[in-house]
Amino acid sequence: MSLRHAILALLDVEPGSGYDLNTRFKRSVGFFWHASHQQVYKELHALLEAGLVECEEELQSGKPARKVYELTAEGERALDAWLAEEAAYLKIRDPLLVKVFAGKRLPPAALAAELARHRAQHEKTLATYRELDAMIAGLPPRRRARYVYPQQTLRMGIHYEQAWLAWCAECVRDLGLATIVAGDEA
Amino acid sequence: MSLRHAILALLDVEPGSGYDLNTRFKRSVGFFWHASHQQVYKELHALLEAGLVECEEELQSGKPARKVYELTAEGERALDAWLAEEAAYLKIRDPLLVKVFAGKRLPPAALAAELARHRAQHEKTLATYRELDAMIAGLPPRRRARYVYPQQTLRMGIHYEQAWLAWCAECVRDLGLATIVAGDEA
DNA sequence: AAACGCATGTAAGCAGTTACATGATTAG
DNA sequence: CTAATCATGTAACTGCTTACATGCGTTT
Repeated sequence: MSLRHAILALLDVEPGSGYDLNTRFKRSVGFFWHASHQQVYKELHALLEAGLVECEEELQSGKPARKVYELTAEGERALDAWLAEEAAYLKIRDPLLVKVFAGKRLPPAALAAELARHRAQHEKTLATYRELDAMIAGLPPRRRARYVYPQQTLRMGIHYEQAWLAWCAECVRDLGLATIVAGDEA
Repeated sequence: MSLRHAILALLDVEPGSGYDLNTRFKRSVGFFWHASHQQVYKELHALLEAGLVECEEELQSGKPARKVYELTAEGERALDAWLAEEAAYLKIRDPLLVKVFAGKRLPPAALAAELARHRAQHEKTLATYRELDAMIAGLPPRRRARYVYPQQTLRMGIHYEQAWLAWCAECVRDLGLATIVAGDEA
């Protein structure tokens, strides 16, 4: 049930509409906690009904009204209460590992191709994380100070992607997939 | 929907009862895909109804009958079909990161304590992974060969835990929490 | 003319969690 | 006497996904 709290945390930084939250999600909390737009809207409704956020409609010409949400005092209390709890300790939970676990049933070329695909994705993600990290590092001190905590989550993202990349390389080596070209699959 | 496939993969290695699968889960796939016993039993029923597994009851005196499940030919086909699909690319999704993201609302000592707790858990998990890895490495070649694929998943576990530990240290340093003792929280 | 960005949702369904439930045997 | 191990489940609920739905304005 962290989506609720992720939203509270985002609204604590700055009020915004469902649409705003969705875009901001994509470039911050979304790196380590995915949310679909439907889920965000649904959660906002629930939060509104629970009195943790309040909503003001901004009418616009030609577009649907923007519903701007903001934390209430009760919302801040709820966020702090959640923050005071011990966060659960989680494990990886990635379907690729289930596949590798059963890897002996798979043609080596298929496994090699799959690992290459994932490696490419992790490399891409790593690159965007590093860009963002550099961007924050380049900010003037005052503004940079606002991002010290979010930046740490970005750093975990970097460690995480590096771990996957290191593993991919090791895996290709240890399973003897290095000489197999992805296109050999057929 | 990987639990279903994780179970198929485990049954492919060796048939077993729901109870067996639960224990084997804990010391293999469970490292990167958690399952509650209820969920395993439920999934086995679904698998049975779908004809992907078959079940033989072993009556025992004084204990409930062991229901031993085994893959059917159709089950093997389903497993192979799933293995042939591209595995989804997932991100971290860890509540601790949501907490750190909103870290400025938290007393530093509380954050320090939380990070220390997680560090300890990751260290413990890392130690068990390394033990298992060493155990596999110590096996005679014939038996070791059976574990080449599962061992790779264990290796990812090791990389993953190391990433968290490296991050924890960095985080404590960058947020200036090094001098704060966990007990200061009160 | 098509695609993309803005802006909001509903409905159905599934995977997974939490709580509840039973009961014998064995080890400390 | 208590706890753990063996062995199986049901029921209620929640969080999340997937598919469906609408409609204007701007860029290509």
